Amino acid sequence: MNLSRASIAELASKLNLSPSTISRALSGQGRISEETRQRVRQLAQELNYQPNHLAAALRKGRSNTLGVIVPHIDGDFFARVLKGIEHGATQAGFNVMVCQSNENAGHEKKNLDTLLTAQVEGILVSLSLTTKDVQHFEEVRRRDLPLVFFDRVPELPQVSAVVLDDYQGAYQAVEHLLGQGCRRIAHIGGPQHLNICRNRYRAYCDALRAHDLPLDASLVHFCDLTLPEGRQAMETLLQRRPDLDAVFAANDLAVAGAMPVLRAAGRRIPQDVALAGFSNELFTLLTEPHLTTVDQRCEEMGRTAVRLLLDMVAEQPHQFAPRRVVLQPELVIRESSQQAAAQK
Amino acid sequence: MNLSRASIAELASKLNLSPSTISRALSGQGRISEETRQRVRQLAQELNYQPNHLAAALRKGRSNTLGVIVPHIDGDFFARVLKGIEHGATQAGFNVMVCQSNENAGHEKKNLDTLLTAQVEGILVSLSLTTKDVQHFEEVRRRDLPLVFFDRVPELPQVSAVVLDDYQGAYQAVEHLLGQGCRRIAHIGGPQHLNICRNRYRAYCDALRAHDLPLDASLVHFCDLTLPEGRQAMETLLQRRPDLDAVFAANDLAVAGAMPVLRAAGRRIPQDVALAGFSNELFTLLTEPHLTTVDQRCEEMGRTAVRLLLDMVAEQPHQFAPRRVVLQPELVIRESSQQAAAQK
DNA sequence: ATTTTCCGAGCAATCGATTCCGCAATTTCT
DNA sequence: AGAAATTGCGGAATCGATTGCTCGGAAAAT
Repeated sequence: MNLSRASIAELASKLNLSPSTISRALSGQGRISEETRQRVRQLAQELNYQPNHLAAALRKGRSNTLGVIVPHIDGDFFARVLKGIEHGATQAGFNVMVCQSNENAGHEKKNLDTLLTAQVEGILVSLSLTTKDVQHFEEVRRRDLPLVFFDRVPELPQVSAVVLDDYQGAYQAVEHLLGQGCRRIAHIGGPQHLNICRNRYRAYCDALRAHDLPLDASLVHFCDLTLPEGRQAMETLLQRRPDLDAVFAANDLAVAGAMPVLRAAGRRIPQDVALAGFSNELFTLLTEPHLTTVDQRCEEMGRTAVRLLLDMVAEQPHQFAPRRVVLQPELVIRESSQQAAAQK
Repeated sequence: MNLSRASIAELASKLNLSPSTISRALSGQGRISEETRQRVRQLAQELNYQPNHLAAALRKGRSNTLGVIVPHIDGDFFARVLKGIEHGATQAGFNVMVCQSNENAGHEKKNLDTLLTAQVEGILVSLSLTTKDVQHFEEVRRRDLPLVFFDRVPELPQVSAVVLDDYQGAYQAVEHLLGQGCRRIAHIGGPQHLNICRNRYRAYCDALRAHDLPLDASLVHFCDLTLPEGRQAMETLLQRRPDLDAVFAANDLAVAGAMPVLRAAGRRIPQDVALAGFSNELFTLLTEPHLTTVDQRCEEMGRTAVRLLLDMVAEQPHQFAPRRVVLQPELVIRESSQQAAAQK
């Protein structure tokens, strides 16, 4: 009973064959007799032979491993995207190494190093909030290593990326609020150096403009979209504009923070103030009333990103043109925004 | 500009040194002059040399990689444990490969194979719901590969595991409700073939018994602890026992399902009915009132599991005795259960 | 001044699988 | 039947880093 796993050499000596023959028998590549192949496979089975992935990877120069860098693993969004990624990669026979940058550009850089030395065949990245420049990804490009960004992507045209059409999603959400009869719609926005937040804000502006409504700065408040900041944002807005009749926030958490504030101020939801968020987090079904929100197609994003990456990996002379995929979000209408229906 | 990354051999030829010298210079192991070391490190820097992890791993027989198998990545709990795992592993210089079994024993087996061929140095597992026998883990043991289970663990004494003391957590929660003056406490329990759910139910029973309260089957309802099932459970319980004055559920989601039902029935929370859940999911801070719950120390569980695993990895002749760590949960008291205070 | 240490560095084997090349035997073709 | 093509397999190099052994030369010890 060998403690160490059986190697190809062992199989070879037991069958009086050469290692090369064993390799061919197992891989099915190359010229080999059916009989020998059977014998080899049989013995491999018996000895519970398991190939050493490292050795094969070293020789072939292909590790069959993909690297992923996310800001953090917990939290609905990234966990769901990761699920999609892992699923897609596994289906294609690739392993996945996961790193979290903890929203820290320095960590992100280290993660990148780790993945590079681990010889991954491609890298998926969603940028950390503190990443201001993407210099460290230059190295990846120089190595000609497939790289796909998702969700939080740099503003460069020459990179491959999978993003959600935040603009469309936000636009639809605001349109919907307008359709409910709201006219003084406030916006709780996120950090404007993030493209996603900027797009959501832009959509808010454009939607109002399209309806010939004034763009009033007093109806807009930017913050970091956490629960407490959402609460605070709502307090500020309510103070500035007691007449607001709807709130569109750049994420669900901010809305969750806002709700108790509104309620404490005696506003009914949605009768007095209609609410819409963004992300379709799980908890939007747990609030009362349920939250109207925009679904981000998390798993689809993950699957799409891997597919894109694997396509790039497959292209031999890695001379891929950068590709961009824009996923269409889906407005999920729930009670929190149904002012028209609740009004009567 | 070399497209392929620089190798040790390249460094060697550029400096007219042998590969072995380069290796020693970079690793700092072995006898080497300070001057040479500097020169080598300098050039390595300039050429942006990055070691080939695969080659080193192959030669050293150490991949510096850990494998993790979880039922699924999304959902608060596992995502948070993963965060802890990734964090702990990274700190120790290990990479992490993540697989999800999708609650499927077959997948779990395949994941295991994947990790084994990837030559991971240790494996962390939380069992899938459908895994009835753990035969497939025998192979890991025969290879003398460190293995640590967490949260969902097999009932065998000879395996290392990190679990939460569900019993204690549940007991404290029920104690707390009793302390609020509740006497007709209902329980929404989970599938009793899961040790965690069984323990929580047992604690409920024991706590009541300790206070000389009758164990009334009409106050107990088992279900799958989803949102709709929680709702339904509450309806059933309320119908059977309109006089109930508290509910302890085996998870938070069930409580979230129960809340609207209670409210619809005109019960105030916590004045008429006190509530306590289990897991301390994020959304427990988003309900009104906020939910009293039991924190599962997710990240700590992850970190602990890695530490245990790495300890085992470090022990040379892998002759580790199986170890078990039982984490103490923490009762998080919030408004939903503060009947005594709210009563006035 | 000679012997002993020690130091710095090179040589070569090694990890395990893959793959190019080549050889002998068999089959197929003119 | 002789030439050509095909088949089945072995030999040996290779991927890149590591490491035990060796060895010349310098420093230290006697």
